[in-house]
Amino acid sequence: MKHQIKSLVSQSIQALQQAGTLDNHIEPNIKIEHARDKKHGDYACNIAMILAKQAKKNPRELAEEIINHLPVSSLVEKTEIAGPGFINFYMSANAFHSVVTDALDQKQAFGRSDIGKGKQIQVEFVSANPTGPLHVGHGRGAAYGATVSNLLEAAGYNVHREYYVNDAGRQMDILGTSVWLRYLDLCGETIVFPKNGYQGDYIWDFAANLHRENGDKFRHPSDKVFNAVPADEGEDGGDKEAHIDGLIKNARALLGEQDYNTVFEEGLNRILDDIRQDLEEFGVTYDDWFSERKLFTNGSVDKAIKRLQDAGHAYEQNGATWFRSSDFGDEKDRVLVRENGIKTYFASDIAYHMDKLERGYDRVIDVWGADHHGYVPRVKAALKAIGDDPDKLDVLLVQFAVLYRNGEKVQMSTRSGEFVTLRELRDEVGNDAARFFYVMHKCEQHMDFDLDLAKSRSNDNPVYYVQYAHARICSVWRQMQEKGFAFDETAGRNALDKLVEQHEQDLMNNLSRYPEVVESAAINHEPHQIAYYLRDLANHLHTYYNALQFLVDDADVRNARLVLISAVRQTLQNGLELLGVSAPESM
RNA sequence: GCGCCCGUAGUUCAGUUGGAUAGAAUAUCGGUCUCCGACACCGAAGGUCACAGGUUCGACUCCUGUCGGGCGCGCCA
Repeated sequence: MKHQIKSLVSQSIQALQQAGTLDNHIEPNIKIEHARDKKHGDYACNIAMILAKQAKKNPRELAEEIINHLPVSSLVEKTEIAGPGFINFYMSANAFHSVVTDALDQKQAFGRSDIGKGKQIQVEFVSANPTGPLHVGHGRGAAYGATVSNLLEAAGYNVHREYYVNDAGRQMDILGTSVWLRYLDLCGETIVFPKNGYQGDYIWDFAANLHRENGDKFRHPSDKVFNAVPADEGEDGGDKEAHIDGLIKNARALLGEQDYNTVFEEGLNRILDDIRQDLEEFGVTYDDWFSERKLFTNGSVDKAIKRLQDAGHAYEQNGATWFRSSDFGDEKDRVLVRENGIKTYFASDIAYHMDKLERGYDRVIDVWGADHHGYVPRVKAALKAIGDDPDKLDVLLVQFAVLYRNGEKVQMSTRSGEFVTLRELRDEVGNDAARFFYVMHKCEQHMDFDLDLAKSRSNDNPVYYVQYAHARICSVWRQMQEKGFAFDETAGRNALDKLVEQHEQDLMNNLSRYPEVVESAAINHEPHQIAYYLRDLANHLHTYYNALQFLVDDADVRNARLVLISAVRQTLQNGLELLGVSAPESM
C-alpha cells in the first residue's frame, strides 16, 4: 500500500515539474511512513519539507500544491496538511479490504515479493570449528543466519546457504591428539591430559568408539608419547602451547600418516555429524558444507597467494610471505605463509572468498561472531588487491549472547569443555522458543540470555503469545463447527464493509503492513522486525478477540469476521515460518 | 594505547534510516470469565534517550569530545 501512495505522490511531483513549479532534474526521494498517531491519518509523507528549500516555497504551500496535483484514487479517502508540512493520507475502507483478500488469495505467498529479482546471494553462517558440539553462542548465529536467508528468499533473492568447515589447521590437530590421548588412557596407559587439549566429555566418547572398533591398534607406551615434550603449563612455569605441539609431533611420528588420519577423522566426522544433526533439528539446513581442506588439496590457496604475488601486493620478510594489506585499508600487513612453510588461516580464507566471488554470486554475506570484527578489513583488503569488488561482501557481525544462570554470568570456554550446548538449550526451552528468542534482538545488540527465563515455559517468552494467537483462531473454527455454523468465505469477502469496528480497522491496517515489514527486514537483514511485528499483530488479534464475538448470528458479520481472522491466521503462519517457528493449531 | 560495537522506564529491549506528545514486554498496583481458550484483555504508575557541545525548520537518530560496558588488536584458527 505504501508503494501505491508513493506512486501517487510521484505522479503529482512530476506534474509540478512539468508545470515548472519544481526543477525537472531533481529526482525526489519520496518516503511514505505510517503515521504514529491515528490523528494523523494512516500514512504520512514529508516530501514537501524536503523540497521546500529548492522550490523556494514554504513547506505548507508546497504541500498544498502537491495535494492539488494528486491523481484521483479510490484508495485515498482524504488528505490533510499538518504540522510543519506533513501530508497525511487517510485511506478508504476499500483499501484495507483488499489486503484481507490478498492474504487469502496469496496464502503462503502473502508477504513475499520479487524485489530481489532472482539475484544470486550466498549466505555463510555458523561455520563453527568442528572441534566440539555447538554451544549457545553458535545458536544465535544459526538462528540469525537461517532467518536472514529465509527473509532474502521471501524478498525474491536466490539464496545459497553454506557452512564453511574449518577442517584444516592446528586446532584440528589438537582435537585429533586429544582423542588419541583419551584413547590411550582407555587402553590403560597413564596419561596426564594436557591443559590445552579439549577437555569435553564428548572426547571420551570418540575415544571409546575408537577403542571399541580398533582395540589396541593405536596404542603406544606413554613414555614414548611424552618423549622430549616440553613441560605443560603449571605452577612452576611450563608452556602449554609448546607442550601440545610436542604431543602432536609425537602423535604423527608414532602413528604414521594413515593411522594418524584415522584417529583424526574419527574426531572430525563424529563432530560434523553431530553438528549437522543438531542444526537440522533446529530447522537450519544448508545447500553446501564447504571444506577448507579442499582449498589446500585443489590448489586454491596457492592460486590465491600467487594472484597476490603477481599483482605485486606480496613480499618476503624474515622468511615469511606477507600480504601488503595496509595498502588497502588494513591497519598492518598480514602473513600468508609462515617461516615454517605453513600457510595461515588467513591465506585459505582469501582463497575461500575468492572462490565465492568466482562462483558468480551477486552478493555474498558472511555472518560472523563479533569477536572476528577485526578480521573484516583484511578480507576486504585481499578482495580489493586481487581486483574483486569488496562491496559485494557484507559481513554481518553478531554480538555475543551473554548467558545468565541464577542471576549470574555463565563463563564459557570451548577448550575447557565448560559451556551450555545448543542441544541442551533446545531440549530445555524447545526449538520454537530458542529460534524466536535468538532473533528478537538486533544482531549488533549485546544480548543477555537469561537461561532460567528462557527455560521457564511461562508467557515471559513472547513466542507463546504469538503461537497462542494462531491457536486461538484455529480454536474458533472448532467452536464454529460445534455450534453448527458453516463458514461461507465468498459471503464473507462480499461483506467486508460490515467490518466497521475500530478493532477491525486496526487489524486490517496491521495486516497491510506485513509485506512492507518483510521487505524491510530482508533488505536490512533485521529478523527482529518480524518478531516485533508478529507480537504486535498477535496483540491486535487478542484485543479484538476479547472485545467482540466472532460467532454471531448475523451471517454477513460472522463470515466477514471469520474472513478477517483467517487472513490474520495466514499472516501469523507466514511470519512464524520465516522465523523457523511452528504455528500450532492448539497448545 | 589504537580500532569496532553498545549505552533509551527498576529490568530486558523496540524506535519505520532526520519527523509530530520517545513505545512494548516484564516487575509493581488496580480492574475484566453465565460469553468463540484468562497461555488473554483493559487501566495506572514508571524517562535529564550516559554527559557536554555542534549541524537545521526539526536530533534518541548525523558530527566532535568526555565517561561507562563488551570485543578485538599473533608467523593462532
